[in-house]
Amino acid sequence: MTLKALYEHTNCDACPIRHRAVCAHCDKDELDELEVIKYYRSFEAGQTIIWSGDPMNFVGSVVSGIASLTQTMEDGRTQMVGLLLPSDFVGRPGRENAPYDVQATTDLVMCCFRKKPFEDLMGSTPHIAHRLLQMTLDELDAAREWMLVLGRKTAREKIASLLSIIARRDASAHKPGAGRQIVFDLPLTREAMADYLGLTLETVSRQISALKKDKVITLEGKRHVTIPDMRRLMEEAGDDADGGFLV
Amino acid sequence: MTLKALYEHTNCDACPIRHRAVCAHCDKDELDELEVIKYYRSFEAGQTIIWSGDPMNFVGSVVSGIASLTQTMEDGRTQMVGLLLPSDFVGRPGRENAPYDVQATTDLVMCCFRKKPFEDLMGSTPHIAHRLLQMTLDELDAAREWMLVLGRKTAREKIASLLSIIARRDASAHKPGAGRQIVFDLPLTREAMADYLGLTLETVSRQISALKKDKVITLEGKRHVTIPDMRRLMEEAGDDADGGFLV
DNA sequence: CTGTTACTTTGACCCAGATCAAGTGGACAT
DNA sequence: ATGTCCACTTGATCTGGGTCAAAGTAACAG
Repeated sequence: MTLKALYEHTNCDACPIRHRAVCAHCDKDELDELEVIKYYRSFEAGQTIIWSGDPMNFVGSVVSGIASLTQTMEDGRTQMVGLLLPSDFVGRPGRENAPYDVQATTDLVMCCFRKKPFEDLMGSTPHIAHRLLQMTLDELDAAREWMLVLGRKTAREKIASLLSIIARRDASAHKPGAGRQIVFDLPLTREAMADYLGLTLETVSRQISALKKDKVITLEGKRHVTIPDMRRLMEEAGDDADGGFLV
Repeated sequence: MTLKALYEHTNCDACPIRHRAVCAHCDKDELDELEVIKYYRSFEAGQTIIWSGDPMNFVGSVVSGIASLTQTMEDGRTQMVGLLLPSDFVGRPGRENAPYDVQATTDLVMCCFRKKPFEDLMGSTPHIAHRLLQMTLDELDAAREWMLVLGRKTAREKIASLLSIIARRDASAHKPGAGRQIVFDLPLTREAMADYLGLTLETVSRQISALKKDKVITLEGKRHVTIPDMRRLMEEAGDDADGGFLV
C-alpha cells in the first residue's frame, strides 16, 4: 500500500466513506470510541473474506473496492445475494456465524471493528444503531428490487438492469451533471454477472454482444463500457424511463 | 368481528403476537405509550392495503392472516417480494411513500400505529428501535434466501421450498414435536404461489400434481396438504436435509 | 516470441417452463 | 337442477436460455 493510501485509510477525517457508512452520524466522541476497536484490512480480488458458517469476530465497512455475498447449494449452483460497494456494511450484530460467503470481487479495503465491543457500542450510541437500521432497510429494498429482476425479467432485461445499476452508481460518484455520456469499467467478470443475475456466463456474454450490436452500449475491450443514452438503457431494463440517474 | 376477537385484539396482554412483534421487548410503560397511538384494522382477503407510491400514514404489525408485498412492471408482470405472517412489521419509518403494493392474501387483522408519533417513539425507546433492527435483519436474510430460490432453483424445487417454508411455520405454531406428520391449508392461490416463485400458475399446478404423484405430499381438495416426510420434502427443495424443522 | 492461464465469445443443439387452449369441479345464486 | 363463477388441471406446442463444445484474446512468465 502506498503512503498516501495508508494515510487515507487510517484517518476518519479523510475517509472517503465518512459521510455514508455506519459511522455517518457519529460525532467526534463517538468516532473516538470507534477508533479504539477499529483496524484496516486489505484483500485481493478473488479472495474469500468470510466463509459461510464460520464464526465472525468482526463487522465493518467497505472502504474501497467491491465485495459480494454468495449462497451456494450442495451441488454447486451459486447465487450472488448482495453486492457490497464502498460504505456498505458487512456483518450482522447479534449473530455468531456468517450466513453467506463474502468474497472480494475486486481488490478491497475494509474498515473493521471487533465484533463484541462494536455490539456493546451499539447499545450505548443510538447514532450507530439508527444509521445501521437505515442502511439495513435500504439493503432490504435493494434485495426486493433484485427479486423482481430474478423472478420476472428476461436475460436481456437482467443485463440492462445490472448495467444501469452500475452506471447510476458511477454517475452519482463522478459527475452529477445529467445528459452526459456515462463511461465505466465493469467490476465483475462474466461469471460473476451470471451469478448475480441467475444466468449462465454464456447467456451473459451473448446478451452483452446483442446490446452492443443494437447500440445500447459501446464496448472497448471486454470491460470498458459507454452508455450513449441512459434513458434507452433503462427502457431495455424494463424500468420506468423517468425516475432516474439524477436521484 | 366476534366479541372474543374484539377483546383479543384490543388487549396487549392477550395479544397472540405480543412476544414476537416490534413491541416484543417493550416494558409496561412503553406499551402504555404505544397504546395511545395504536388502533386495529381488519381487511378482507384480496383487498389492497397500500398502493405502491401512496403516502403512508401508519406502520404496524400483522396480528392474524397473511399479507403480501408485490412489485409490478408496467406491462403487468408481477413479483411478490415478501410474505408477511403474524408478527411481521409493515411500513418503513423514515419513508414517506410505499415502495410496494401491500395486499391482504387472507382475511387480515393489523395492529397499526400512527406513523409520525411512532417515529418519535423510536427515538426515545431503544427497545423498539432495537427490535425493529433485529426484525429487519431477519427479513433481509429471508429475502436473500429467496433470491437463491428465484435465481437458481428448478420449478419443482421452488414449489418444494415454498411448501417447506409454510410447513415449518405451521409446525412451529402448532406442535413442536418432531417426526410428526405435518398438515396445513395452503394460504395462497396457485396464482399467488406463481407470483411468489417467478413461475406461471400452470407450472405451479403441474409441479404440485407431480409432487403428489411422487408421494412427496398428499392433497385433499386443492388446498389441504399433508407432508408425510418432512426430510423428503426438504431434499426436494434442494436444501440440506438436516438443519430443519426443529429450529 | 512463445507457452500458459484466465477470461470471453460463438455455434449447435436441447429441454424446462412459458404460452395457448380446452376442460374439470366445487360453491353459490336463481 | 341449472347456470355461472372462480380456482384449478391438463394437454399441445413453442421458445428462451441452458448445455456442450470449440475457438478467440489478452496478460503475463520464462
